[in-house]
Amino acid sequence: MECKKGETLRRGPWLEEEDERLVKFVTLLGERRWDSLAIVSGLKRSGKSCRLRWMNYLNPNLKHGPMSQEEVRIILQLHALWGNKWSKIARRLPGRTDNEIKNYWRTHFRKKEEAQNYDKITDWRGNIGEDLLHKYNETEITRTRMTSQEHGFDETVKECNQRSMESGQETNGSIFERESFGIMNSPYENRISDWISEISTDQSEANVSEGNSSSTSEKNINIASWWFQETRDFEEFSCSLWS
DNA sequence: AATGGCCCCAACCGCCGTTTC
DNA sequence: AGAAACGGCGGTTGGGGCCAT
Repeated sequence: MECKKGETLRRGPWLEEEDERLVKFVTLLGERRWDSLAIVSGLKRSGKSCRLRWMNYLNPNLKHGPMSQEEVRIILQLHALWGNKWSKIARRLPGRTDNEIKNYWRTHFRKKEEAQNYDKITDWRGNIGEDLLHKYNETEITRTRMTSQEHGFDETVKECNQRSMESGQETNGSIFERESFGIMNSPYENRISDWISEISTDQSEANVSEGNSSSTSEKNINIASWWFQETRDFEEFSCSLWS
């Protein structure tokens, strides 16, 4: 099964046989020189593809399964700090890959961003953005009621929004408030902005405790935990962020 | 039962910085 | 020093599975 030069490379989903072969050769040769490894192993894959398969799926240090509430919490914090620096965020979450975090974020938060953007491009009287927001709003509430506790953070945020709407606070508190999505900054942006300013001050204090931890990832998770202990409990934080 | 829409995630692409020769 | 190879990263795509109609 040797891969000759110029031979077309396989693409698409990996077969079990390919996985086994890749694991065997990574164990033998280590996680480097992926192009060479791809050739030596006889896998008809690019080095890049091999690396990706190992890093995102086969590596035994990876955690599979749904994100815990704690992990979601950390993702939210770090995304607010760093933006789409997925690999940077992934380094703070042992066992999770940048790809996984990226996918998670897009799946759970993209709709919020889209809802905001749609509204921004229409006149305040326009129906398009409003209808979309309304539709989004309703489906999210339904989803909140139906989904399990698997995605703890999502539930928390949505429940908070739902509660504020049900209590009639939408005119001055809901993230779906009309004024919230105008040309001016969204409440999300403002909140994130404020929060970043706040945490940048707090971070200097956090760095002090960082020095006492053993590994980098451990240190940073400690920082995240520390920060949340210093603020209110998480539910309150979520509500304040989105309202 | 068929179908269309949506969600989720693995895999790919293209770019760029770093390392090696 | 510079070119080529390599590796890392963020964005995007494609397809399978699930669910509502």
